[in-house]
Formats: sequence, C-alpha cells, structure tokens
Amino acid sequence: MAGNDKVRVRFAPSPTGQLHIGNVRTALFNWLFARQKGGTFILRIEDTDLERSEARYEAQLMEDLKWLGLDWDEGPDVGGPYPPYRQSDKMEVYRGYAERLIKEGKAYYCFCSAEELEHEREQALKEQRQPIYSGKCRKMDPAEAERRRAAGEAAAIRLKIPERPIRFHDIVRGEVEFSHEVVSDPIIVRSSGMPIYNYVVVIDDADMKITHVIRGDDHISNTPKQVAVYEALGLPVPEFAHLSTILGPDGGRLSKRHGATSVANFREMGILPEALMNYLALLGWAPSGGDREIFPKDELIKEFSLERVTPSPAVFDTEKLHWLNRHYIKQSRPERIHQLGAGFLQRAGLLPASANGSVSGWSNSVIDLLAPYVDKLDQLPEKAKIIFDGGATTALAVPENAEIFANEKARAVAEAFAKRATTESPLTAEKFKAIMDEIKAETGAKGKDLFHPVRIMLIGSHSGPDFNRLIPVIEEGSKLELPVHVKSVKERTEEFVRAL
RNA sequence: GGCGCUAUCGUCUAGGGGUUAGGACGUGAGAUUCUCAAUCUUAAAACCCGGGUUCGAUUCCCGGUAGCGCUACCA
Repeated sequence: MAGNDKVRVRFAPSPTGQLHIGNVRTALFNWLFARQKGGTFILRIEDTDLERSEARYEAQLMEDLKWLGLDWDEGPDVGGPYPPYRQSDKMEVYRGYAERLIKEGKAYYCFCSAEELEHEREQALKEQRQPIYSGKCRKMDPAEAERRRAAGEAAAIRLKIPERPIRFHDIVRGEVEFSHEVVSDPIIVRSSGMPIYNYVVVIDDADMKITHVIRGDDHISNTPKQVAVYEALGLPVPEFAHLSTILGPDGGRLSKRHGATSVANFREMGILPEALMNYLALLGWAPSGGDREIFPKDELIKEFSLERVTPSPAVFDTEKLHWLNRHYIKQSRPERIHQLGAGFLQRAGLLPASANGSVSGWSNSVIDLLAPYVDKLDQLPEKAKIIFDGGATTALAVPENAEIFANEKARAVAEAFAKRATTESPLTAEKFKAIMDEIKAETGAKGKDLFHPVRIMLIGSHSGPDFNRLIPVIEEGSKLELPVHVKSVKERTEEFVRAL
C-alpha cells in the first residue's frame, strides 16, 4: 500500500439486529482514523445473508451511528463514487469475478454435497485431524466439471489456497502468519449462486479502494482466506487493524446477560452520546502518557492513533461510563438536559405529555435540582420521588428515620416546624431560613439534629438536595396541574405530624 | 482437538533492561456542606508461572497456564 494514498476506511455491519457496542467501537475507531487523516469514512451494508438481514435494522443502524455523532462520506443513503454500498445490489459483480477466477484456474467448481462435507468433517474431527476440505474436486478436470454443470448439477465455487504460508501485516498486532495447511480451500460462491462473506468483503474493499481494514479480531482467522482472494485477483492487499473484543465483567464476551449491549440501550438509559463515545474510545486506546480521560470529539480526532490501540481484550466498565456521563451532563447546556430529562419524566407519567409554559419552567427546575444526582438520565423519575411522593407517611417505617425520631429533640423540632410551616404557606426559601433560625433558638437543636428531622418530614429521607432549592420546587409544583399531585410543604408537614 | 490472538492494581490503561511501576474508575479515610451528591486531599491496590539472554528482567526470547476467537455452502 503506497503510504501517501488517501486513507479510505469503512464500517461494514450486517443489518441482522441491534447495533452492538463492540461494533460501534469498531465504527468509532474507523471514523476517528478517517477524520484524523482527512480520509474517507464509508458505510457499507453487508447483507449477503438474506435470511437474517432486515431493512429496519439498516435504518436503525444509521440512526444509531448518527446519534453517536458519526457521519459517513459514502454509503447506501448518500451514494459515492464506488456504488453500490449494499452488497445485495452487487451480485453480478461478484459473479463476474468468480468466473474470472475459474477461467484462470484459481478457483474450481465443487460438487461435494453438504452432507458429504459434514461427514468428512466429523471423520476428521474423530481422527483428530484438521477438519479442512479434502480437495477432492480440486483435482477434477475442468472439462469434466463443465460437463457436469451443463448437465444441470449444482456446484459451489472454491478458491485454491496456495501451498505456502499466508502472511499479513496488522497495525495492532504486527506480522501475522498462518500455515496454508490449516486453511481449507474456502467456498466463495454457494451452490445457490450466492457469494460468501469472505469473498465479497474482499471485492467490496478492493472496489471501494479501502486502504485500511479496521475491524473486530473475530475476523483475524478469516484474514488469510481473504488475503488469498486478494492475491488470486491480483488486487493490492490493504493494511489490517484487528481490534480486541469487548468483554463482560465475568470475562466472557459482552452479551445481553450482562445488561445493555446495544447503542439503543444506552440511548434509552439516558447516556449522552459524547459520554459513550469518550468511553468507547478509551476501551482499547489510550493517549500517549495515559494520564487523560476526558476527550471530547475534537480532541479524540486530534489525539487518536491506530498504533496506540491495545491488542488485549477489555472489560466493559459501567461505573466508568457513568462517571463520564455525569461529567458530560454537568458540561452540557442546561436546555439540552432539560429537554432530555423532561422526556424521561413524561414517559414515567410524572409530567404531562405536552407541557405548557409554567409546567415546563417548573420541570426545568426539577431537572436542575436532580440531575447532579444521576449517573444516567433514566434515573430521574426515581430521584423525583422526593418531589412527587414526599414519602412523609412512609418515612417513619424506615428504621433509620424512626431512630432519629426516637430522640425527643427531633420530635420537638418537627412540631416546632409544623406549627410554623402550616401557617406560612406557601413557604419560600427566605421564610424557611427564618423559621429554622427560630427553631434553632427555641429547641437548641443545630446542625444535623435540626435539619435531619425537617428533611425527613419533607422528603422522607435525611439526605437530599439543598433546602433553598428544594422548597421552591415543592411549593411551586404543588400549585400546578400535574398527572401526579405534588404535595405542598404544608400538606407534607401535616401528614407527617399525624403519623408521628 | 488444531490454529490464532491476548496477558501491568478489582476494572480501563501509561511505562519500559536499573522507576518510590504513573494516571483514571471503583473502594477506604479526611476536609467542606444541614445532609446526600459534587468538589478537594489522602490511603490501600498490579507487572500470570517457569526457564533462557543479561551485571541486572516486569520489560527481550522460548515454554507452560489461563481467557478469548476461528475452525460453515453465517457475517
């Protein structure tokens, strides 16, 4: 590969399901590499597996990539100089190349039936031999093969693997070598006429002038077959970079049993795209020095380098993702968090589907109050219980709270507060402060002894947001027409005193 | 089974023939705050095992072990 060629990379997913986090990481590394080098990032849809491919997944996948902030320069939707960008639209091309390989004696027809092959395979395994193709049809006279084909016999097409080691260069792993003895003559076209992935991927990459194939390391064992296809076709072999696998906390492949695995999952959880991007970039890559964690998109493009990608597999760490997400929530423009947060509260049935002026203004202050407490935005409804539930009546059922009220002084504080709060309604932050000063003087309680009982009365817990911000939110909410009534300070206090 | 890839704190990683092996998440402690969260300070925490090369290996080489992947007319 000439070093000064313009970088062209691709992300080539199969539309067979939700976009997995491992695949997105592959997309991200391709994209970062392209953007940094001023190259081209291509989206190609690999749908030769007609059985499993679905159009809706293709649309979903593009949406997910866009959400994350990845854009492509060429693809099935935007076109480009080397169409088509969907394999199912390209069958004739694959067929043409296959015929050429046969004519040149680099591939041959194979008439072995699936049952026959399966039997051979089992036999080989039983005898502890390498389960590779016997090469039976490889020796067949081409004229004989043509006769059988003309007679209507179905045949797959196999590529002849040359009898020498196959080597390729991998940016992440260095030189990789496979003995030809472990590589079967691969089928490149099924007897049905449908070409096979290991074959079409090469043709597509070559046609699209891909310079760097960056993909998951589950493809590493397929690479010698693909290199053989490049060589048979006389096409330049690109650079490879095989990215390590993302593992679950138990060391197994990250899968559904570990929880969220698709981009859609993370979006629905209220993970911000920039947090996910930052986190994913740090999985298997680190900047020189390795002492920096926060990387917004632009910084990532600037700092990223394929040479610094780690070859070892990485365990997905939700805690660290959450840490980054909290960081980006704080960094975000408030309006953005207001909008996203309101969506979560609406879906939880806490806010009306369409909020008018005063409700949406209030919703914003609720979100401002609670957002600093969440790892991800879908925790907002749970945190909002202090506003919507109040918890005054159930508060004493919590042993920790009951213990606090076992103290005479705490009861005195509660009663003193109730006396004033029920007459001063609605309560403001200023009046609240004045009341607390009075109670402090009257009961002699201060610090935790003073504030804990009051907080428990109001939100059912001795810890929570600053009173100065909490009180106005409660009082304002109590005046609004909402799907779930927000109890005023007065209501909460009265209810609590009755329960005491 | 064969082949391949991988191996630094619990996790993500930096580093590299001689280092107090660095940072981050998480965890513990402290400061601050009415409380919690946040923030700041601080502590504990790692070079898989065995050989070889070397004056000296965690670092280079070989082997083992473990994990993962591939071993399809799936992608």
